[in-house]
Amino acid sequence: MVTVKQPTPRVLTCDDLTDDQDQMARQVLARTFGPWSMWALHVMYSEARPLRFSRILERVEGVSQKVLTQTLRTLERDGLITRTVFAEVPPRVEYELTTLGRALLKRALPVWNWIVTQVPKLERAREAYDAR
Amino acid sequence: MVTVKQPTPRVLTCDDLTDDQDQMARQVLARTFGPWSMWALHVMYSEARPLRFSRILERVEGVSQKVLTQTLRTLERDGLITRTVFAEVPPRVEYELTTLGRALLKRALPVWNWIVTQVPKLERAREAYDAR
DNA sequence: CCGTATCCAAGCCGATACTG
DNA sequence: CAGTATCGGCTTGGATACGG
Repeated sequence: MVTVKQPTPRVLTCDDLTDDQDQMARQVLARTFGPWSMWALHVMYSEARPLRFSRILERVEGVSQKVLTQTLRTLERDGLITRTVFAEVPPRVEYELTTLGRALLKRALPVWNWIVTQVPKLERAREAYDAR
Repeated sequence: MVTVKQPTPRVLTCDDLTDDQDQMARQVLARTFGPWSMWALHVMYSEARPLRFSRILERVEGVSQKVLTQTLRTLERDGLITRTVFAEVPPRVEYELTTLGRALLKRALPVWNWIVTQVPKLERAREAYDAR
């Protein structure tokens, strides 16, 4: 078997992915755009500085402590945020977007801002569907 | 009570939304970027013509009939696709993106294409996390 | 302060069988 | 062909109590 030299470092497209890689890409996007993740990331993005757990918990209204913990852990595992523990009393934990996380948010926020402008349309579509 | 005339049709921003509207916007995005929804929408977007249920089922590998049915119903309820039933034997059902759905996909696909290029980084981040 | 552990209820998903 | 109906296992999330 002969190894063929790659002429240029090809840009990855959808079809270049293995099934595992494809699944990872889809799941990271799915998690990022999940209601709690999106909200938490948005908070971190607009603050643009390290945030304590309790600050995030305050701003992401309606999320429970348990679910926020899980959400942030997953975002950390996906490489979108960092989690820094300070050995103090009382303990302090700070979260911040990584470069990758900021890059993703930069691309996701236009979609968010656009969907916000479409809310009236979404409401009308929902009503029309439910009326049948 | 006096009706105040709106000077200009304001562009909606995040803060103009009621809690219900905010929740609808977040949930529609969350659903759209869900792994199955994203895949199904992508298939419809690239075909750019009405697709039968079974065609979509073939292309969205790994999804069960039940879950695909649910997924498509939700997308229809969100106003992103249309569902047309033909009174034939055997029955035929066709799905197609709405204008709103196409507009959303047009904005979502760049994010998808970008995340695909970041898969190596995602894999490294995951490995680093799991190694601790 | 920032979690983890535990219990419990609700909902999701696959498999299977059946219908217009 | 494109569903609906049903059942059972599994995951998920809230509430609460406790720990470093």
